[in-house]
Amino acid sequence: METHRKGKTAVGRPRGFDAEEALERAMRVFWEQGYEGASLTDLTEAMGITRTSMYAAFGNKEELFRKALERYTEGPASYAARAAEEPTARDAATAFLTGSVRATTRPDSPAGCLGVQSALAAGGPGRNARDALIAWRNEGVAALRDRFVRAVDEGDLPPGADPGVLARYLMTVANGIAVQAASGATREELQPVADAALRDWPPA
Amino acid sequence: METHRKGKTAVGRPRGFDAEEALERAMRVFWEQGYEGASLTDLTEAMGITRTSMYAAFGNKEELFRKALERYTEGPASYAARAAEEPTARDAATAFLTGSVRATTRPDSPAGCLGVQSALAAGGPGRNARDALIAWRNEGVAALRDRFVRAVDEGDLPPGADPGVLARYLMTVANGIAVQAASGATREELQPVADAALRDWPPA
DNA sequence: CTCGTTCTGTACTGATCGATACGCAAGTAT
DNA sequence: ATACTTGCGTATCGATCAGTACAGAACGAG
Repeated sequence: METHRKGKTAVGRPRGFDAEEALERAMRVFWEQGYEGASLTDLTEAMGITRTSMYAAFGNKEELFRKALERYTEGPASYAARAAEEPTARDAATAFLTGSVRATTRPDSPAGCLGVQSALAAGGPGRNARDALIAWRNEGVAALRDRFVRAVDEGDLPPGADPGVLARYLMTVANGIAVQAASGATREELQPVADAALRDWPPA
Repeated sequence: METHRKGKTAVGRPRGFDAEEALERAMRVFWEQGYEGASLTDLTEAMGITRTSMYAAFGNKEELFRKALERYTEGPASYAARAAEEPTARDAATAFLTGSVRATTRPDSPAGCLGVQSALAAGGPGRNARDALIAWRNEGVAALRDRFVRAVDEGDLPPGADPGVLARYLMTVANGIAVQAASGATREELQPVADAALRDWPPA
């Protein structure tokens, strides 16, 4: 018994929709309305498919959310991974905050950050989604810390610098930017905030 | 016909519970589970009263939430108003961030900030709660800005300082601290973040 | 063609949502 | 004691929730 699709060998009725496109639509609904605020009706209407097709393709609401979060990480939030590849710690920090300002204030996307606002607090059924986002944010802090540990090694952060505090600090500011963007703050209002946050960055 | 209570002149059956105590319990449920995640059953069980009593005393879920937010402002979030009364802008900024670290990491209270996490994103029925919190956060920014306008006047901020950017910056960091606290960050991890955010504060 | 497999649409499940109708309990006022 | 007013408890409302059973539709294999 084979449950997974194996490349081009398609047997049975072919899918009548683009799964990537549908996931993109679902991601935006979660982004705008949050995990608990997004009903299956909201989701499937935006995805352009029926409940049955959604369950067949994605499992259930929770798995759909996890896949939407993955897509978010590789799409709108990909600036974070790119920032870590900058040559110096300062460049990485700058790219990270500037990227967060831009990603949370794109005119064609919901305001704010899916990883922050889609499940910050939740009741019983939403706990798993909330915990997934907590892990997601903490992974982000860990990635920044690793980058800054390397920076101390490479000498573009002073030996006394604390990579853990710097990483937590940057993620805190980025999270705050996401909240402010969800509150209606514009790109023009938030970029100076990001600049202010970086003004005291440790010199190499 | 008199619909409001008039002090001690109580006619009819007296209320069998303490409304302030019940509101305190409701506030904590909203704080932990968010507006949409807190069901009437969750709320009334925590409040120790029946649905009927809740509707009679507070109106409906949305009004209960608004009153819980007021109580939160005057209780756990009262550090914000106190910070504005500090003698200098620097003291105010320090008190504001330190207060936010302490309020979001109290061991006997839910982690994070009700004003951030109880309705950052929401679907249809929760929109009003979300909008109320957006206004609440923006009022906080405005209050900080007013304080820093005064500080420029009084000379404990340099003439070139931008009170609007400083206010937005502080609220952004505080919001980020709230998100980090909701992610499990401890007081010991967040206080250094607040310190880092204040390191570059404009000199008098 | 027929068969097996997979996807789609309708219609529905039990559970839970916020909110209420109604009758009784518990007070004050006369 | 009686009338009036208000809070409380039960039992329930229609709407919506996430999730599914089932039958037909659309494909490849034989």
